[in-house]
Amino acid sequence: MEKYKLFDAEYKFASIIWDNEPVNSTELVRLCAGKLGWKKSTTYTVLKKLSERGILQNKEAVVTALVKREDVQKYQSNAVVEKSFDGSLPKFLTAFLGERKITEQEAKELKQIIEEAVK
Amino acid sequence: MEKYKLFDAEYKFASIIWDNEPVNSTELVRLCAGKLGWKKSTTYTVLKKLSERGILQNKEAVVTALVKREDVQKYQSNAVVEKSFDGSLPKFLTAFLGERKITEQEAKELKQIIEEAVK
DNA sequence: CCTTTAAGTTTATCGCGATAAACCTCGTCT
DNA sequence: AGACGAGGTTTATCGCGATAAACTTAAAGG
Repeated sequence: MEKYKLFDAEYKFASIIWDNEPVNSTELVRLCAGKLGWKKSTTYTVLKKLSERGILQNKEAVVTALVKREDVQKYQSNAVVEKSFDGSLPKFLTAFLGERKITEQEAKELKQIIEEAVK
Repeated sequence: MEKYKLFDAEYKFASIIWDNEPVNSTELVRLCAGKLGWKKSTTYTVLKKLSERGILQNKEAVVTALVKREDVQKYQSNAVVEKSFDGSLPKFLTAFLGERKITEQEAKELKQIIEEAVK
Protein backbone atom coordinates (compact mmCIF):
# COMPACT_ATOMS: atom_id res chain seq x y z
CA MET A 1 0.00 0.00 0.00
CA GLU A 2 1.38 3.29 -1.16
CA LYS A 3 -0.68 4.89 1.56
CA TYR A 4 1.73 3.73 4.19
CA LYS A 5 4.67 5.62 2.82
CA LEU A 6 5.77 8.20 5.34
CA PHE A 7 8.62 10.63 4.93
CA ASP A 8 11.25 10.90 7.61
CA ALA A 9 9.75 13.79 9.50
CA GLU A 10 6.32 12.28 9.18
CA TYR A 11 7.45 9.01 10.60
CA LYS A 12 9.07 10.62 13.61
CA PHE A 13 5.90 12.56 14.14
CA ALA A 14 3.67 9.53 13.83
CA SER A 15 5.92 7.68 16.24
CA ILE A 16 5.22 10.22 18.91
CA ILE A 17 1.53 9.68 18.40
CA TRP A 18 1.79 5.92 18.45
CA ASP A 19 3.67 6.24 21.69
CA ASN A 20 1.14 8.52 23.28
CA GLU A 21 -2.28 8.08 21.73
CA PRO A 22 -4.86 9.11 22.38
CA VAL A 23 -3.26 12.47 22.87
CA ASN A 24 -4.69 15.93 23.14
CA SER A 25 -3.57 18.17 20.30
CA THR A 26 -2.14 20.89 22.50
CA GLU A 27 -0.28 18.27 24.44
CA LEU A 28 0.99 16.90 21.14
CA VAL A 29 2.29 20.35 20.26
CA ARG A 30 4.18 20.30 23.52
CA LEU A 31 5.58 16.85 22.87
CA CYS A 32 6.77 17.76 19.39
CA ALA A 33 8.36 20.92 20.67
CA GLY A 34 10.31 18.87 23.16
CA LYS A 35 11.21 15.84 21.09
CA LEU A 36 11.51 17.34 17.62
CA GLY A 37 12.04 21.02 18.27
CA TRP A 38 8.94 21.88 16.28
CA LYS A 39 6.83 25.01 16.43
CA LYS A 40 3.12 24.75 17.00
CA SER A 41 2.30 25.50 13.39
CA THR A 42 4.60 22.78 12.16
CA THR A 43 2.85 20.23 14.28
CA TYR A 44 -0.56 21.27 13.02
CA THR A 45 0.57 21.42 9.42
CA VAL A 46 1.91 17.91 9.45
CA LEU A 47 -0.98 16.66 11.51
CA LYS A 48 -3.43 17.98 8.99
CA LYS A 49 -1.61 16.49 6.06
CA LEU A 50 -1.44 13.06 7.61
CA SER A 51 -5.08 13.30 8.57
CA GLU A 52 -6.03 14.06 5.00
CA ARG A 53 -4.12 11.01 3.95
CA GLY A 54 -6.02 8.87 6.38
CA ILE A 55 -3.03 8.11 8.54
CA LEU A 56 -4.04 10.08 11.59
CA GLN A 57 -7.17 11.58 13.00
CA ASN A 58 -7.87 14.71 14.96
CA LYS A 59 -11.33 14.71 16.43
CA GLU A 60 -12.18 17.41 18.95
CA ALA A 61 -8.57 17.94 19.84
CA VAL A 62 -7.95 14.27 20.40
CA VAL A 63 -5.35 12.82 18.09
CA THR A 64 -5.20 9.15 17.27
CA ALA A 65 -3.64 6.98 14.60
CA LEU A 66 -5.74 5.30 11.94
CA VAL A 67 -3.04 3.00 10.71
CA LYS A 68 -0.94 0.68 12.76
CA ARG A 69 2.72 1.27 13.30
CA GLU A 70 3.33 -2.31 12.24
CA ASP A 71 1.76 -1.73 8.86
CA VAL A 72 3.92 1.28 8.21
CA GLN A 73 6.99 -0.57 9.33
CA LYS A 74 6.08 -3.45 7.10
CA TYR A 75 5.85 -1.11 4.16
CA GLN A 76 9.17 0.47 4.99
CA SER A 77 11.01 -2.79 5.40
CA ASN A 78 9.62 -4.04 2.13
CA ALA A 79 10.56 -0.83 0.39
CA VAL A 80 14.23 -1.05 1.31
CA VAL A 81 14.56 -4.68 0.47
CA GLU A 82 12.84 -3.95 -2.80
CA LYS A 83 14.88 -0.91 -3.67
CA SER A 84 18.33 -1.97 -2.63
CA PHE A 85 18.29 -5.74 -2.51
CA ASP A 86 16.25 -6.85 -5.51
CA GLY A 87 13.51 -7.83 -3.13
CA SER A 88 15.71 -10.52 -1.68
CA LEU A 89 15.58 -10.93 2.08
CA PRO A 90 18.64 -13.17 2.10
CA LYS A 91 20.62 -10.46 0.37
CA PHE A 92 19.44 -7.98 2.93
CA LEU A 93 20.31 -10.21 5.82
CA THR A 94 23.74 -10.96 4.44
CA ALA A 95 24.47 -7.28 4.02
CA PHE A 96 23.14 -6.38 7.42
CA LEU A 97 25.06 -8.99 9.28
CA GLY A 98 28.29 -8.52 7.38
CA GLU A 99 31.17 -9.44 9.66
CA ARG A 100 29.06 -8.57 12.62
CA LYS A 101 28.77 -11.38 15.05
CA ILE A 102 25.66 -12.23 16.96
CA THR A 103 25.20 -14.33 20.05
CA GLU A 104 23.70 -17.76 20.20
CA GLN A 105 20.75 -16.23 21.97
CA GLU A 106 20.11 -13.67 19.25
CA ALA A 107 20.42 -16.30 16.57
CA LYS A 108 17.83 -18.39 18.33
CA GLU A 109 15.41 -15.50 18.42
CA LEU A 110 15.88 -14.79 14.75
CA LYS A 111 15.43 -18.39 13.75
CA GLN A 112 12.26 -18.53 15.72
CA ILE A 113 10.86 -15.57 13.83
CA ILE A 114 11.70 -17.32 10.62
CA GLU A 115 10.11 -20.56 11.77
CA GLU A 116 7.00 -18.60 12.56
CA ALA A 117 6.74 -17.50 8.95
CA VAL A 118 7.09 -20.96 7.47
CA LYS A 119 3.74 -21.92 8.92
CA MET B 1 30.61 5.21 7.80
CA GLU B 2 28.71 8.28 6.79
CA LYS B 3 30.65 8.17 3.57
CA TYR B 4 28.58 5.29 2.31
CA LYS B 5 25.34 7.18 2.41
CA LEU B 6 24.01 7.47 -1.13
CA PHE B 7 20.81 9.18 -2.15
CA ASP B 8 18.31 7.36 -4.29
CA ALA B 9 19.46 8.66 -7.64
CA GLU B 10 23.07 8.21 -6.62
CA TYR B 11 22.49 4.61 -5.68
CA LYS B 12 20.83 3.77 -8.96
CA PHE B 13 23.72 5.42 -10.74
CA ALA B 14 26.34 3.61 -8.74
CA SER B 15 24.51 0.35 -9.38
CA ILE B 16 24.99 0.79 -13.08
CA ILE B 17 28.68 1.24 -12.53
CA TRP B 18 28.98 -1.76 -10.24
CA ASP B 19 27.25 -3.78 -12.90
CA ASN B 20 29.54 -2.61 -15.67
CA GLU B 21 32.86 -1.48 -14.35
CA PRO B 22 35.29 -0.69 -15.62
CA VAL B 23 33.25 1.37 -18.00
CA ASN B 24 34.17 4.09 -20.40
CA SER B 25 32.57 7.41 -19.47
CA THR B 26 30.88 7.95 -22.81
CA GLU B 27 29.53 4.46 -22.64
CA LEU B 28 28.28 5.24 -19.15
CA VAL B 29 26.46 8.25 -20.51
CA ARG B 30 24.77 5.93 -22.96
CA LEU B 31 23.86 3.45 -20.25
CA CYS B 32 22.37 6.11 -18.02
CA ALA B 33 20.40 7.54 -20.89
CA GLY B 34 18.91 4.14 -21.50
CA LYS B 35 18.36 2.93 -17.96
CA LEU B 36 17.64 6.16 -16.14
CA GLY B 37 16.62 8.55 -18.87
CA TRP B 38 19.45 10.88 -17.99
CA LYS B 39 21.05 13.53 -20.14
CA LYS B 40 24.79 13.53 -20.59
CA SER B 41 25.30 16.46 -18.26
CA THR B 42 23.35 14.76 -15.51
CA THR B 43 25.58 11.75 -15.69
CA TYR B 44 28.73 13.83 -15.50
CA THR B 45 27.39 15.99 -12.71
CA VAL B 46 26.58 13.05 -10.51
CA LEU B 47 29.75 11.25 -11.50
CA LYS B 48 31.83 14.20 -10.44
CA LYS B 49 30.09 14.55 -7.13
CA LEU B 50 30.51 10.91 -6.24
CA SER B 51 34.12 11.07 -7.31
CA GLU B 52 34.77 14.01 -5.01
CA ARG B 53 33.26 11.99 -2.23
CA GLY B 54 35.58 9.12 -2.92
CA ILE B 55 32.86 6.74 -4.00
CA LEU B 56 33.75 6.57 -7.67
CA GLN B 57 36.69 7.34 -9.85
CA ASN B 58 37.02 8.66 -13.36
CA LYS B 59 40.53 8.29 -14.68
CA GLU B 60 41.12 8.97 -18.35
CA ALA B 61 37.52 8.27 -19.22
CA VAL B 62 37.48 5.00 -17.37
CA VAL B 63 35.00 4.89 -14.53
CA THR B 64 35.35 2.52 -11.63
CA ALA B 65 33.97 2.25 -8.13
CA LEU B 66 36.15 2.90 -5.10
CA VAL B 67 33.76 1.44 -2.59
CA LYS B 68 32.14 -1.92 -2.69
CA ARG B 69 28.46 -2.34 -3.31
CA GLU B 70 28.32 -4.56 -0.25
CA ASP B 71 29.60 -1.81 1.98
CA VAL B 72 27.00 0.61 0.76
CA GLN B 73 24.29 -1.97 1.17
CA LYS B 74 25.49 -2.70 4.64
CA TYR B 75 25.21 0.94 5.52
CA GLN B 76 21.75 1.17 4.06
CA SER B 77 20.43 -1.88 5.81
CA ASN B 78 21.82 -0.64 9.08
CA ALA B 79 20.32 2.77 8.53
CA VAL B 80 16.79 1.50 8.13
CA VAL B 81 16.96 -0.84 11.04
CA GLU B 82 18.39 1.98 13.06
CA LYS B 83 15.87 4.57 12.00
CA SER B 84 12.68 2.61 12.02
CA PHE B 85 13.27 -0.38 14.23
CA ASP B 86 15.31 0.88 17.16
CA GLY B 87 18.28 -0.95 15.74
CA SER B 88 16.56 -4.25 16.36
CA LEU B 89 16.95 -6.84 13.62
CA PRO B 90 14.24 -9.06 15.13
CA LYS B 91 11.80 -6.17 14.94
CA PHE B 92 12.74 -5.62 11.35
CA LEU B 93 12.33 -9.25 10.46
CA THR B 94 9.00 -9.48 12.18
CA ALA B 95 7.71 -6.47 10.31
CA PHE B 96 9.06 -7.66 7.01
CA LEU B 97 7.63 -11.12 7.23
CA GLY B 98 4.26 -10.05 8.59
CA GLU B 99 1.67 -12.55 7.51
CA ARG B 100 3.77 -13.39 4.53
CA LYS B 101 4.59 -17.03 4.32
CA ILE B 102 7.87 -18.40 3.15
CA THR B 103 8.78 -21.84 1.96
CA GLU B 104 10.76 -24.41 3.86
CA GLN B 105 13.54 -23.88 1.38
CA GLU B 106 13.69 -20.13 1.93
CA ALA B 107 13.63 -20.58 5.67
CA LYS B 108 16.57 -22.91 5.43
CA GLU B 109 18.56 -20.38 3.48
CA LEU B 110 17.81 -17.64 5.97
CA LYS B 111 18.72 -19.77 8.93
CA GLN B 112 21.97 -20.63 7.30
CA ILE B 113 22.85 -16.98 6.92
CA ILE B 114 22.12 -16.51 10.58
CA GLU B 115 24.20 -19.49 11.57
CA GLU B 116 27.04 -18.02 9.61
CA ALA B 117 26.94 -14.91 11.77
CA VAL B 118 27.01 -16.71 15.07
CA LYS B 119 30.62 -17.55 14.39
C1' DC C 1 -15.98 43.70 28.49
C1' DC C 2 -11.21 42.65 27.90
C1' DT C 3 -7.53 39.56 28.00
C1' DT C 4 -5.68 35.14 27.65
C1' DT C 5 -5.14 30.71 25.98
C1' DA C 6 -6.54 26.57 23.43
C1' DA C 7 -7.09 25.04 18.82
C1' DG C 8 -6.47 25.34 14.16
C1' DT C 9 -5.83 27.13 9.06
C1' DT C 10 -3.53 29.46 5.27
C1' DT C 11 0.18 30.81 3.14
C1' DA C 12 5.10 31.38 2.91
C1' DT C 13 10.12 30.26 3.15
C1' DC C 14 14.12 27.49 2.48
C1' DG C 15 17.41 23.89 1.67
C1' DC C 16 18.50 20.34 -1.07
C1' DG C 17 18.27 16.40 -4.18
C1' DA C 18 17.44 15.64 -9.04
C1' DT C 19 18.19 17.05 -13.50
C1' DA C 20 19.78 19.63 -17.20
C1' DA C 21 21.26 23.69 -20.37
C1' DA C 22 25.00 25.84 -22.12
C1' DC C 23 29.56 26.02 -22.88
C1' DC C 24 34.39 24.44 -23.49
C1' DT C 25 38.57 21.82 -25.20
C1' DC C 26 40.75 18.55 -28.19
C1' DG C 27 41.61 15.46 -31.43
C1' DT C 28 40.26 13.50 -35.96
C1' DC C 29 38.26 13.37 -40.42
C1' DT C 30 37.21 15.58 -44.91
C1' DA D 1 40.14 25.39 -42.46
C1' DG D 2 35.82 23.67 -40.82
C1' DA D 3 32.84 20.05 -38.94
C1' DC D 4 32.18 16.71 -35.67
C1' DG D 5 32.22 13.70 -31.82
C1' DA D 6 34.47 12.39 -27.35
C1' DG D 7 35.01 14.04 -22.82
C1' DG D 8 34.01 17.19 -19.40
C1' DT D 9 32.81 21.57 -16.26
C1' DT D 10 29.99 25.38 -14.53
C1' DT D 11 26.02 27.17 -13.51
C1' DA D 12 21.06 27.05 -13.46
C1' DT D 13 16.30 25.27 -12.73
C1' DC D 14 12.73 22.94 -10.29
C1' DG D 15 9.98 20.17 -7.29
C1' DC D 16 9.31 18.95 -2.89
C1' DG D 17 9.95 17.84 1.96
C1' DA D 18 10.63 20.36 6.20
C1' DT D 19 9.45 24.09 8.91
C1' DA D 20 7.29 28.12 10.38
C1' DA D 21 5.07 33.00 10.45
C1' DA D 22 0.94 35.16 10.75
C1' DC D 23 -3.68 35.12 11.38
C1' DT D 24 -8.30 33.39 13.06
C1' DT D 25 -11.92 31.74 16.13
C1' DA D 26 -13.91 30.54 20.29
C1' DA D 27 -14.11 29.69 25.06
C1' DA D 28 -12.79 30.95 29.88
C1' DG D 29 -11.69 33.92 33.65
C1' DG D 30 -11.16 38.17 36.16
